[in-house]
Amino acid sequence: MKIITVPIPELFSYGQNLVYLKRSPNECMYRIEADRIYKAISLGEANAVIEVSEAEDGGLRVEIIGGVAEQYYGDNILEAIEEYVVDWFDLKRDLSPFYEIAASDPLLKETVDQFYGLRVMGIPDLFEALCWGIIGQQINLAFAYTLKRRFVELYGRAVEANGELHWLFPKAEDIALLTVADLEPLRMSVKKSEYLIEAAQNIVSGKLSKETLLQGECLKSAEALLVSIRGIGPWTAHYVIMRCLRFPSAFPIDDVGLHNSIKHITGMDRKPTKQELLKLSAGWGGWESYATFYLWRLLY
DNA sequence: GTCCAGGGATGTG
DNA sequence: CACATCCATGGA
Repeated sequence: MKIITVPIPELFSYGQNLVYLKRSPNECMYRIEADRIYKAISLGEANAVIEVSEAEDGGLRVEIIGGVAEQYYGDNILEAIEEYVVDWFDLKRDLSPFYEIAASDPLLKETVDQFYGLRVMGIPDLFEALCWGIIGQQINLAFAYTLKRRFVELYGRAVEANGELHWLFPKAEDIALLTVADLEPLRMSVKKSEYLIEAAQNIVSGKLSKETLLQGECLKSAEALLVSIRGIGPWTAHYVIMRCLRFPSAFPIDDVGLHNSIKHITGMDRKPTKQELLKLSAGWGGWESYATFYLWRLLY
């Protein structure tokens, strides 16, 4: 048994992030029981199954409960796990500028109070983030979770710990070799199957990587590279930049969920137009992804 | 049967 | 660049 404690920043609420993580009972990339999160993570060659909970001092208690034999717990593994958790919960972000903006924003003012301490939870694995974006296009969330589960259970790998199975997301290397016929049992559109396979091929070929996308820390160039790939439009590009690359200025402005949130919070009888969205978000400068993430929370 | 869901591609002005 | 049109599939 090995335990590490990850310190948390100001303006962080474990409970709020937990509520977000619990949003679908059909989630297959982690399991939550008694406010503890169980997840298998891939660390290069090694895997680990971790249990995350709130430590008594408010930090995050991370226990390795499987996936890697104890004699292999080197400092590098422990560091990699801590890094993963820091990235996953976006713990390096100083939220105070966002809350300052939100305090005088009509859409965000009460929203940030309601979800105080919520972070944009990440999807650190680029291929997983891309697939989740592609799978989620133009279908309802419940069906998206079902498709993801089928995909993971068919082509991912399970790691056992304490008698439970924990799934690792399929690897791009494996998916790149498939044909659309191999994805037919998932019952998603043929186009989506093509997009998933092509995304995998672009990662395997090296055209697409987290390193390349982060180069220069330029949202515009990352967006341009993502959009150049078939099946990735502006929405998916910004979604990936938000959840995986973690630019706080990513802004999936075409998102139907965001439109519904704004319709709900303003009491409009219709969804906002693009012009209205631009006007309403004009003051979010640099924090669009946090604004979007908080507004999404109004939907469930 | 109808409508829509956390869009994308392609074509046109 | 802004817009129109077609596309694809399951669930409520």
